[in-house]
Amino acid sequence: MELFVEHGYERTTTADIAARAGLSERTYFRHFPDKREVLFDATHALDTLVVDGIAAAPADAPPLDVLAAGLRAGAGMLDGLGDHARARTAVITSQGELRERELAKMSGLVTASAAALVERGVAEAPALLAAEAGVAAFRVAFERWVATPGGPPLPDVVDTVLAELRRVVAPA
Amino acid sequence: MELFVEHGYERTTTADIAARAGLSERTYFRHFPDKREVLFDATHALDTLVVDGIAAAPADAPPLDVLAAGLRAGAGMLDGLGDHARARTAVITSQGELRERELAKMSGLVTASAAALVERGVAEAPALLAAEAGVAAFRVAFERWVATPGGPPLPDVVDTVLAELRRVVAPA
DNA sequence: ACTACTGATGACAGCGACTGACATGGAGTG
DNA sequence: CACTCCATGTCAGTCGCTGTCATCAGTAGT
Repeated sequence: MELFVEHGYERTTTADIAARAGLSERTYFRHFPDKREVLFDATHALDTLVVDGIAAAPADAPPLDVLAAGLRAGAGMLDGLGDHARARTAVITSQGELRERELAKMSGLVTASAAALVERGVAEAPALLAAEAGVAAFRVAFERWVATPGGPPLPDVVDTVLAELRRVVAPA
Repeated sequence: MELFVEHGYERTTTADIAARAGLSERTYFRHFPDKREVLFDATHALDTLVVDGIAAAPADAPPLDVLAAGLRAGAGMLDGLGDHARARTAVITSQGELRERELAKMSGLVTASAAALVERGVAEAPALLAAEAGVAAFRVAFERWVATPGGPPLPDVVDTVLAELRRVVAPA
């Protein structure tokens, strides 16, 4: 992050990153599969928080409510990390390959969430659709939260956006 | 596509692709920004079909219905191209970077659709949410359609999935 | 017809991301 | 004290991608 913020992502080589960590470039690639992945270390933690939150939700709740509980749990992880999140987001949005990787991570969250819903007995089709819609809402909420420092905490924004989503997608 | 199907994406070099086209590798990179992009030539056409479909929808329809019309229009483009779509999808799903690029293209469709909705007077927030949800449904529909040769045409699958989405996201 | 000018291409050199192979060294184990 | 791991370093090589310069149409202008 220091290097990326100071010199920009593209102008930072993997050799630079490794040197800053006091390691060789080869060793960097033993810890991360590629240059992008250093910025996406925490996403696995988010996934497990959401999945656990889904598993812990009340048994009789409808799928999207269950997912909402999971997403709130995941959102809680970012409490107080607003500044870091903003810096990281600035780096990511500055570079196409990084934006793609971020989308891929969100797609992984969709898959994990859908699987967690299926685990609870939700049928595959609605599980996938709920996961897609819910994670999309999470992404939108995250963008808003990052764009408004000093605003409401992320879990609240997630709730707000989910409510908006329900209104927009309401059956005719 | 011939090279990718025959030897696999990773084992095909950009020099191979250029040679098959009777050009130099350098010239390949004058036509496409990177190796992945050869497989995503048609996505721009899909975008414009959807955007035009949105613009042409009845004036008083709610946002998600408008988007549905656009997505149906876009889906029509793939009529009769099931075999090609399957081959292409097989290549894309076989490779991480290609899946990422596909997600990026879908994200571009979200942005374009949301902008087209805003153009019609929809407020930004609901436009973005409708676009996210609608395109997610389109993606799910596309997956289903590709997985079931001989099944219903894509526009119908899109309608089906959108209806399912409405049910799943229905306000409590 | 002669002369620009333009636009697509080729040729070449070079950088940086990534990988395979082998060597080294230090921590633990018998 | 050997022996075995496991993390790391080193080195060479491939491939995606870019900058630069030359070539060579075709086209326009005079």
